[in-house]
Amino acid sequence: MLKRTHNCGELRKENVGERVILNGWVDRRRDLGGIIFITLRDRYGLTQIVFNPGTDVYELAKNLGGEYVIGVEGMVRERPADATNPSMPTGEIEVLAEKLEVFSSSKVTPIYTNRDDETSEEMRLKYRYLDLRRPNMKENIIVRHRIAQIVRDYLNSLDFIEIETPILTKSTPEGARDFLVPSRLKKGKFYALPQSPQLFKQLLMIAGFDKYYQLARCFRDEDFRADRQPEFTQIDVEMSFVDRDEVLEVAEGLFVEIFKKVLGVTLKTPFRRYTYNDVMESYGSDKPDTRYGMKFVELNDIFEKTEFRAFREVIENSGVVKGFFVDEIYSRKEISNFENLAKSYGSKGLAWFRFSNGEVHSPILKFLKPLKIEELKRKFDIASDGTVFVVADDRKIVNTSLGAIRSELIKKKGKIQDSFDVFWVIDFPMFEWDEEENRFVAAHHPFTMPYLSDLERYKDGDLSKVRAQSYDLVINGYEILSGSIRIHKKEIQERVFDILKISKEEAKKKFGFLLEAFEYGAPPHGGFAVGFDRLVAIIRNVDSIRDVIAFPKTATGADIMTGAPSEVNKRQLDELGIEVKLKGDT
RNA sequence: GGGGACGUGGUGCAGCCUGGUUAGCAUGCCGGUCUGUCACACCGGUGGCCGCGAGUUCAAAUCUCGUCGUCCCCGCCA
Repeated sequence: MLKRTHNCGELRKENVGERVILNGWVDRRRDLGGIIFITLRDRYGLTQIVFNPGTDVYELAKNLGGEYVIGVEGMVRERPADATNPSMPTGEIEVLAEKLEVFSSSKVTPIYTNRDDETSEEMRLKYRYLDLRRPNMKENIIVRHRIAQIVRDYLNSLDFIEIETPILTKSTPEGARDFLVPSRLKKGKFYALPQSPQLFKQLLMIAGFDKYYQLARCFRDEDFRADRQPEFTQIDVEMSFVDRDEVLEVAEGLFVEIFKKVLGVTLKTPFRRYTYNDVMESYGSDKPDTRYGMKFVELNDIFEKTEFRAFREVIENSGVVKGFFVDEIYSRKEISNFENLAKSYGSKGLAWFRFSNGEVHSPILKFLKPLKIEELKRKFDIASDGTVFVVADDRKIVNTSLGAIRSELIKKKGKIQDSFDVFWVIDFPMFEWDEEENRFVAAHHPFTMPYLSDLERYKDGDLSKVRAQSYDLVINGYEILSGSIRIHKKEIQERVFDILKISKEEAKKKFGFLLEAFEYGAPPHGGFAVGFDRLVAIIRNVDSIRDVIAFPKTATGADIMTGAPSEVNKRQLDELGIEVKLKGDT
């Protein structure tokens, strides 16, 4: 076998005159009749091989097809001055083939391996091993690896240790649907795959491993999206004896390191911080992309004494009038769609002002004195043409409906390239009212430490006002990290369960091991988890996390390549004591 | 659970609305010419029961219903 002495990405002018052997795939063949060029590809790059006529290798090279795997021995030589390829790192040299060994031939591939477009995702998934040969996909996977190593290096340098937690574990109530695994030895009982290592990492803190991390695989049996897969990876981190700001500092350092080393981008620290309340009031979302502006402004003072009764009454009933400016003009039809959107969030209507060519148009213009319009322009600092959207209602309805319109407008505007909007959102609400279940549920998770002062203050009042010591990191409108300071005292944990209407018996059954552990010296602790796939997707500027996962699943949870999920034979089912009930059997 | 888009030679798309032609284009693949190409070029050729099933019709890629698959969105995702 012709064993490689170099890879396909490393030969340069300095190597001219050396005898080398390269191994790789035939990326392209250019047969000029009298001379044959081949670009040979491996993980590291491309190198041009030349076959001169009148030689034995030339005759062999005539039969080479795309994706053949070969070994080539030959001399590195400089290309003629007018035949260099500046777009190739190895473009100044080529290898003059003297020996050729075909390790493996290839059928014509069903998808392109050397272009970055023109193939449906279905075909790409079916032939993923070919898809992964494409330059972009290869780079995605390599960058993913590099980020993982940067994470490990950084956390190791801070004395964190990597610990694995079980994949076969216990089903937990609350939160997403679990994937279940039947137990053969205990028929009728099931393991669950972890939605996250949450409880284990807290137990590791109690065990005394005060700084833990893991690139943890997590599983959630919910419906999938472009940025959601049934199995995904989290950078899971937990620390003891820390307050919130120390956790945030560790996380900031991690992101600074990743962005610097992978993209050469310097993120300014400390990252901006907004409270949950701030972002909801300013952008109507808990994960806004602030690069687009369109910040909400309260307009009560403009409308409190207007003729426009709808707005005036809202204000008199302690509601709020708010709006935002966008530097675009929209058609009547578009605006009507935005109004429907606003209404679906509970607002009664959508007012708008169109500023163009120095003129103002608005359905409620007749209720407003010119002075008020001037005031409006001042409020939004309007210097160009554009539109102001205004909603009047309860504060929550106003924020969410304006927020929905804002994100719709952002979709229309399209992606902003090559910049990163990075900030913290802190102090999320601890509890959210669940209409369906008719009880409070944990906004983050039930192990989050609430502000005890809030808990005291609202114990007989509005529990939705209780804030949690939690934090999200938002990058370009995506929630990329989420974490909190945890409860480490049994009494507080029981109190939270109590509020969540989780009974003592249920709590004992489901989380008894954690509550018991709290009785043997639990340190104060907190941590976070980073959506690793999403992070890689943002850094690689791809829309779907499928493109940064080597073997992802489709939106129905299928693996087109292997055919999973698949039926199993009767013996397997019998061993597990399982009977399958198909749709329509009932 | 709900809504939308798509399925046509190996691959990516057009044709479908308004039913009737030899199903078109690009690329790939095969053959030919070509000694400096690099998405080689030029010339010629190969390749398709239009996802599957049923229905309407004299006639279906085209219309209808069902079904399967892929993608996107709402719900869901502590």
